Amino acid sequence: MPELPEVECIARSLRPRLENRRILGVEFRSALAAGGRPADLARFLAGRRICRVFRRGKFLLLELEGGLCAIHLRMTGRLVWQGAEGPHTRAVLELENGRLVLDDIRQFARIHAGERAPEAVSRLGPEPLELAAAEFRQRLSGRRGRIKPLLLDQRFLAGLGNIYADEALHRAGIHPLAPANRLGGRRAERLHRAIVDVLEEAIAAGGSSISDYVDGAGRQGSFQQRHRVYGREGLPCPGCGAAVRRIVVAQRGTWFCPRCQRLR
DNA sequence: ATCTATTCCTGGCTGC
DNA sequence: TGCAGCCAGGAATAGA
Repeated sequence: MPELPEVECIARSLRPRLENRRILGVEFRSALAAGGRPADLARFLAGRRICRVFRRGKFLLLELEGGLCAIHLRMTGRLVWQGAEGPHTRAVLELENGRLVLDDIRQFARIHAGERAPEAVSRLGPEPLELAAAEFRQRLSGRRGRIKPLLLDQRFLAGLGNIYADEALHRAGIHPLAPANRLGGRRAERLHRAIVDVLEEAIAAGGSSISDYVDGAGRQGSFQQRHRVYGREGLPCPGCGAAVRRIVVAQRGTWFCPRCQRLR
């Protein structure tokens, strides 16, 4: 599941291959991969130069001459430079220097393109790695809901998904069901620190490869080996040794340590 | 504002 | 071995 660190790694690996290159054409192998009519998207993208490759939340963004291409990989999407085409190939971007292949088993990934950013991108909350602790704390104070669903809300904070939300809460010693506005200054700051740390460590490790993730060069990440709670039901918490528990929060599997993350 | 349920999808797993 | 049924979940959406 590409979350912020994985998309960041994809952006970094694709940047030298894509920037200042022209898109010759785009082929959609599945109409579902296009956020709009495939023919319209292909017509819009063909012939445009990619000026800049960057990330916003979990979106990979290609700034074009006179437009923007926004790609969201959702659960099982992969974007690989010169990738081999296979039964799950959903789109191929042909560039002057090679091809970018979108593979996606479950077909949730979408490619958008237009003169301006799609609504979902403009609605995104702040970037966690650029947000000051005081600002984060301020944003938390206005929210009455539980902390985990809030961390997953892309309008509140852009880029966290199920893995890094659980890992950050564990590092901060905060129960996933804790009310956001009752964390208090100290714990809010600890959570901010935990989010920044886990994201930076994950980026440095090349992301988490659980089932499908690889970067733009086809390389797997290794951060899954350093997960402390995510997907580890029954295994010992690295902090205290208590068995990690799994509950369901907002329809998502949620892992936490019942001893380190008390609900008060 | 906040919650829940539903939809989209398919490989992989469970249980009979 | 075969197969039905369920599960995983990011985000949009509807409805409470």
